[in-house]
Amino acid sequence: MNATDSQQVNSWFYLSWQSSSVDHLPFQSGPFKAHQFLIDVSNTSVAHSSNPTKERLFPLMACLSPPSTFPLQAHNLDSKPTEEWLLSSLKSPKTPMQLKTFHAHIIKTNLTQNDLIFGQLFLCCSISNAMNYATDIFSNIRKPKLFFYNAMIKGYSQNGHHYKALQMYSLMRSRSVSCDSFTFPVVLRSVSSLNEIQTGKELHGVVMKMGLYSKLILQTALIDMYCSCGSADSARFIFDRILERDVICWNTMIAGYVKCGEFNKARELFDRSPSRNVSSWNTLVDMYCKTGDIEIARQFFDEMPEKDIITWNAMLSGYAKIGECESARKLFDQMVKRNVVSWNVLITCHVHNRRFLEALDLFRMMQVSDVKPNEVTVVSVIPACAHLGALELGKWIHGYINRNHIKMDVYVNTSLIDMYGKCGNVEEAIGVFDNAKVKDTFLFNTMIEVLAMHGRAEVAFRIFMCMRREGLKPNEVTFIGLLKACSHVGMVDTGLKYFEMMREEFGLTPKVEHFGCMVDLLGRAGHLQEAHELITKMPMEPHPVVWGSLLGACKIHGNVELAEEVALRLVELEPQSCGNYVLLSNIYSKAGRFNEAVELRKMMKEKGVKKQPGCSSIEVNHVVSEFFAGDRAHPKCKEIYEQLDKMVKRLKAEGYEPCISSALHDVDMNEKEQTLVHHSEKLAVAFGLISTDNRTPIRIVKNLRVCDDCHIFMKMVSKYYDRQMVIRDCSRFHHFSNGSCSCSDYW
DNA sequence: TGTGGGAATT
Repeated sequence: MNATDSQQVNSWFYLSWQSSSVDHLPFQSGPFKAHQFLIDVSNTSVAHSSNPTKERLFPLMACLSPPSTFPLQAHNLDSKPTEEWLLSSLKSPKTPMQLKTFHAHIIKTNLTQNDLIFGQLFLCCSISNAMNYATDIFSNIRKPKLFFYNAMIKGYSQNGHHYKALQMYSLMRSRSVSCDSFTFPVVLRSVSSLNEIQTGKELHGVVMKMGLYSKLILQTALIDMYCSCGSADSARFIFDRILERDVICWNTMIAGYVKCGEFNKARELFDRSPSRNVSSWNTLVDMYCKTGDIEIARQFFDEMPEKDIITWNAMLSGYAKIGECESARKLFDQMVKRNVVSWNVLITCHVHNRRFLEALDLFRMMQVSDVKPNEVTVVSVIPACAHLGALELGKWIHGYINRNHIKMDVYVNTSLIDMYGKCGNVEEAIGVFDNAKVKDTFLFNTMIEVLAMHGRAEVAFRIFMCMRREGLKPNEVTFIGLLKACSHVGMVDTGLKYFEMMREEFGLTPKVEHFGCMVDLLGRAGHLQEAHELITKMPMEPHPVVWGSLLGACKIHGNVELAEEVALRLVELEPQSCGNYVLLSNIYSKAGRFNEAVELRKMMKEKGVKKQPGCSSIEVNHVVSEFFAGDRAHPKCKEIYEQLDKMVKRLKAEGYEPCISSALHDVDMNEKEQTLVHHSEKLAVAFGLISTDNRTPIRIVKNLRVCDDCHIFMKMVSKYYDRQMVIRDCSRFHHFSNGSCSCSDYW
């Protein structure tokens, strides 16, 4: 849809999203996009949900599908649902309420003995992710037929409950229900997912004993199982002994080699295969995308006799993997048909390449396309909100998930916790954590990290205990979170305890990141020498970030000598990174050693070090605006600069003095002051003040550290403009309120 | 009711 096409406007309906019940995200305003968006009324759920005919429908039918997909013309409204209609309706996912209605109807009409219909209800539970309901029904069947066992196994397997699938298989064996050739492929699937090669081998034996081994389908399933468990040779042993292989069997073996990383063998087999279909080619395209041989992948892509949507998506994700957003977008635009995967790949590509606003724009475009976002989509988009600090957008997507019944899996919950944490809303993050049905290591790690970020160390430790109680094994990332928690509140002893624990108790080898955290912890707490010593004793090459932590600590504790040594080391390691020069220069200035500060700036000039542009983003009315220092791209640019002038005048009257040493440019004083005044976070604050009422906290995200001057400025703004402000810089949160900051000026 | 191929989190 082209929102700017004026000829279309008559048939479109202007709608600002806040006032509507339609679930679309507003278009990005930012500096470039329209504030409002257009919707085709004839094609939305609004039109259908207000349609009075719905009330007159047969009640069972009325509760079936969301209004937008309701097949109004599909059946006779006066008659009862036919068996065929029931069968076909049960092929698409249902809400728990809808499942109950169907179940009740089936019982009332004595259809429970109808294997086809009752079985379909069963399968419907499985595709609706309602295995609890299926389990209930199953446990009430006195003597389940083989079919029901198969359906249960399939349901568990497809919903990711692989252990339960295997348990169900064991149950049927223990009840002496004999399996058939439908049982094994599904059970083997779960075996593959669990990487349980031993169980797989046992099943192989059972298949042989039952005389089912000659079935090509089962041999293919076994090949897949062995490859998924990393045993390509066993698979090949089976493959070589099959007399008549079909194309699926060939494909399974080729894809199996790819799974095991044996790319040459995969290629060899592909070249030898007697017949190929689209899937065979797709496997090869995908393989070369994965190995990074994008040109060869493209060659295969161009040469193949026919392409399906998976071909296109595989190629698309190839470009995405190497970060080529432009090529990906070009290919995406050439696609005749796109599905949810195509959109997801493209969105993820943009997020991974830090093109967050574009990713959000794509998400908006997706919502007005004919493809419905799913849980993978939101897991791709939510991190974009997290990075931008776009709390309102993030909340909106959270609501969107609920309203659209998008599956809240462990990925979705993890990204929500991370987003709420990074957007400064810890309580909400804890809420999501508490409500998460499945909690895995990722989810726990994220919760711990969020608590650490906000200085809630004690809670983080409790969550860690909880994690251990649940029998989850902590990994390296868990300990990074714990160590960060310690360093933010200065708990040196506890930090040392965890550092020890990860090695002694969990056999984890500390990585450079862990040493970084330890250096940070010791340094912040003032143990500069110990921190320095730890760096020299590290078993690996200290990453610049580790030195950076020590440098930061030197700044906090005003140790100019050590700072100098560390900074020179850093300048050697990363001569093009401006942050180190900035920090050292600030340290010199603070110590009154201005000559050295000037020298340093000269050095930067000579080496051609460019300052990384500071960028701050702020979200106003669900729209994220980005500001660079001195930026004039925003539509409200004029008002913003006027407001900023007013603010500087007002605060100067209250005693604000621009802290010139924060300006690193070798220019005259006046210009320096201007540079400072136009720092990106000040522009963002000015915009926030003119765009929101004074009860709204201003939330800003900055890509660099907040400079001294801005820090002082923000404290004063919070006091004299009576505003709560939360600024997230590249390492922590600053909560400004009534003239002071939560970081107590140490950052 | 079964086999192969594309997407996600700290």
